[in-house]
Amino acid sequence: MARKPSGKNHSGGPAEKPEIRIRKAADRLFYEQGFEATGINRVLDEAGAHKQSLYLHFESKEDLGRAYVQTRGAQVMDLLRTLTRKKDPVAMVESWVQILKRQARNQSFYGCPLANFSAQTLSHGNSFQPVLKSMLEEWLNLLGEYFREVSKTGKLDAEPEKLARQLIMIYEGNTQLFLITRDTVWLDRIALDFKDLLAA
Amino acid sequence: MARKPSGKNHSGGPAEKPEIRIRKAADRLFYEQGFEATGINRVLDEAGAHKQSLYLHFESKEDLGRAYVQTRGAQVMDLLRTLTRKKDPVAMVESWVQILKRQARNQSFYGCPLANFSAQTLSHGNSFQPVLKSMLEEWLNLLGEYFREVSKTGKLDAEPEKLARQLIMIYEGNTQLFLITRDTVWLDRIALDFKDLLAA
DNA sequence: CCACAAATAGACCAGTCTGTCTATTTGTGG
DNA sequence: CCACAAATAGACAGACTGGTCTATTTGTGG
Repeated sequence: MARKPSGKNHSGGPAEKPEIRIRKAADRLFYEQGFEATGINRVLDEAGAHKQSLYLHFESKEDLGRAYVQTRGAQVMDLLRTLTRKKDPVAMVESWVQILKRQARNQSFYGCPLANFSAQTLSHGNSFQPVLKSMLEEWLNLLGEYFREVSKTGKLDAEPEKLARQLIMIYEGNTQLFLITRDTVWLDRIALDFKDLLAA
Repeated sequence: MARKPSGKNHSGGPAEKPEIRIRKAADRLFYEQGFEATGINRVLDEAGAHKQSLYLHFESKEDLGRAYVQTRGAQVMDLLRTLTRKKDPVAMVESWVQILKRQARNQSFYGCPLANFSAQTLSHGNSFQPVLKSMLEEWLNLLGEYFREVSKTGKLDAEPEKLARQLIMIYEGNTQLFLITRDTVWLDRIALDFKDLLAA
């Protein structure tokens, strides 16, 4: 089970540098197991990297945690940028739900990474709050701009920022309820609740 | 800082039994620090109890975790039973928000205990899922009955169960966003979003 | 080809983790 | 007052934690 650091990594890619392998291992393990439940040695083992390589690029485990939050936040940003190419908000949210449901079927969806990380690092005080808050604001800004653009075509009456806020709220809420129950019907409800909202 | 087990406990109460002190310490620490971040030694220290007393009443730390989920779930049930004495749903939710905001000001609100616990125990597979799911269902049933009762007076047109589900969703979503940002405006939005929903 | 940084090797630290063991003490009901 | 359970005492285990230390090896740009 021990990974040979020489040669290629397990993804078959072109032999990434240790820092990247560490980031990728943390990205997966912190998300799937949780930040507190994942030891640094486990990350290094999966990355096939040495401990010194970690502390060469990161100050501490907390520092790696901050990098993790940024990575996951950026991944969602990329996804939202793709999704918002659809000009119909309902179709856009429905695509989102389909993606989440597919991930859930693959056992690779475990809720919102930001929300989970917040709950997992309560004992760290507010040391992660700045980066968490800034990633969330990026999401809200992107969706706000999207709804502002869409509303120009005259299809929406609600304020774009409010709509963005409420869509994220619906995502967070139903996602947490999915995590509690592991029932994907809660993911479908992201789209259903959003449609209810538009009808208001 | 070490607690003398003899005599009264720190709450000044009438010298509870070790099992109860352990339950209370776990209730506070698991909620405020998180399950994985809290060692049993810390719980026992705060409870002023001996480790053998823990394993006399609980099989394992996981077992104590299940007891914690039931306790927290029941606390919310008690709160909801009180709140639902108000026959106006909007007033009921607004009271709820006031309570959450007061707890937040006291630095004693850290989001939904069920949602947080789910995120904190990802590495435990599904071993907590049954108890989590059953507590959530109690919440939904109580609110469902409440809305069914209220709708008899003819003030609501939506299905009571759906309303219950959506209220919990709004609670979970805004609560998580409060946890990420630590901004109590998200708690106010529980009531605002609920009102939007009723207008639909 | 050499210098320098990146990476690895691998031991080491002090502390913590959950859980178990053998005993002794305390409190209470019959 | 005795028996029995609850509680405490306190050591112990084996694994793991995040992090540091002194080296040596590898890879690469000038």
